Amino acid sequence: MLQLKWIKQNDEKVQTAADQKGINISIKELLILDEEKRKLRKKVEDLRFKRNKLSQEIGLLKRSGEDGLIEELKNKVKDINEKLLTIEFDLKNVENQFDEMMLQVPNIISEDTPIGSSDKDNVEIRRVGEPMIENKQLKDHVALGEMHDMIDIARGVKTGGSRSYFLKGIGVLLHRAVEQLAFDILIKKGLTPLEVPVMVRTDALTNTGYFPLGKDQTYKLVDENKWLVGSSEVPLVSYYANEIVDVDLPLKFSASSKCFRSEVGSSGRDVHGLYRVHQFEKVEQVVLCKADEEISNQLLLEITSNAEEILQLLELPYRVMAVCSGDMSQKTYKQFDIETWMPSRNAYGETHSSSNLLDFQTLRSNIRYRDENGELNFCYSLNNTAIASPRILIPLLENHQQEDGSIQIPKALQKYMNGMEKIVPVKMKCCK
RNA sequence: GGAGAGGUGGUCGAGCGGCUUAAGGCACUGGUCUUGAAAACCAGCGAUGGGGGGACUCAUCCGUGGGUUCAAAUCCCACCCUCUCCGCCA
Repeated sequence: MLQLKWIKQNDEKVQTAADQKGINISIKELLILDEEKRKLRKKVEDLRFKRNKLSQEIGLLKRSGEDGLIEELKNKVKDINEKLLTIEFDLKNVENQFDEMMLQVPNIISEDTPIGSSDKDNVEIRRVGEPMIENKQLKDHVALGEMHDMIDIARGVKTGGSRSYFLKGIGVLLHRAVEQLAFDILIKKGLTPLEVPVMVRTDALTNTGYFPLGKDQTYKLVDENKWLVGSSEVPLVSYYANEIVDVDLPLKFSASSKCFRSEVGSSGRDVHGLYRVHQFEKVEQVVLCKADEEISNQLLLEITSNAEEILQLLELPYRVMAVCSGDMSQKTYKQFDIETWMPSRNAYGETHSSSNLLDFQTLRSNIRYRDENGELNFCYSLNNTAIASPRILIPLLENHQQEDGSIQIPKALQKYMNGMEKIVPVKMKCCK
């Protein structure tokens, strides 16, 4: 959410951002509603002023014992209240419409963001590592997972429905190893680790910008009237909701949590393997800082490079993309995605997403700080993936596979795998 | 799940139908005193929105939403949350 004052002064800029993000909203209409709201409110306030005055008079008369005039005054107030009733009703209506619309106003877009309509228009900024050349001998992660008895999608679907999976044996170790590696790196970088609630109230989702537009992506716990988060970004940002914080130094947090996404609207897409699943584990970084664009952009680079460092430790080829307007969400000001090479797709696939949201989330979440002059300001917030598994297992298994079917474990990961250097195929045990 | 207590500004906390325009303390800011600091004393100090060039001024805000009343932080109803005890439980 942007501040109304700011929207008024920059209505064209905001409208442009909406158009470029593909969000259907008319800022003009919003401002008309605001005008209407203010007019009605003025009327209500004037009437309330009169009522307050009369009521005070009644109080005074009562105390002095002069009861004579009281009935007359009471009737006057009753008249006012009757008028108020209809105007207040209209006001409420306009306010509701206005509030609903305000929740859909997008964040503006940074000047260096490429303009485009979909992920095809994202712009590559840099590549690190050499992609594996396509080779018929190569197996994809599903085949490798079966071969090593570490991924079982069929039984996952049998148990949990589409887009479900079991990890098994070494697969589980690997999954936990990449998480722990990422987590340790972030802690070393000074991020404070948190264990977070993944069942949250509606407010947390609205205030972090996931609702109302992303509602259909979110699982609801009907009886509890709570929701399952799709990212620990939600609880991490909400941690300081309605608080005044000290951001002389940026507040940096990380969490490792389960994430749940309904993936409504992507049926039929990425159905093969572990790419797009309903439940996964993600290590996330969230940063709160002063309302200073330079500082926040610096931090965006910092958290992005944290993610890159992890990919480098995993010895995976990747590229960094400047995400274009049409591929951005409502809340985003500036975004980098990291795509990791996935041999089975013969393409880079998105594994990380790094965003600067300015004060979009903190306005909704009401997270403020006092500046040098003692004035209250809204913080800026940023977030980025450190690692998300099992999606990262796709490039990890596929890029590190050897000709004999074994999988080389990157050095940095070995200590998290009890010193294991290589995964060798399990011998088929006679069990059927 | 059962019983009870409670939710008031940055924080603690009083108020429990009308001189509340939310007391008072703490914290914070400025000043006096002091070589400097502390202490003491004096002064200032909530948020949001509207009007005015401005000193100002008006409305709203006491967990949230309804209701009663001429008038609600205060009374009533529903919901949310916190704490204590009991029950259940990894």
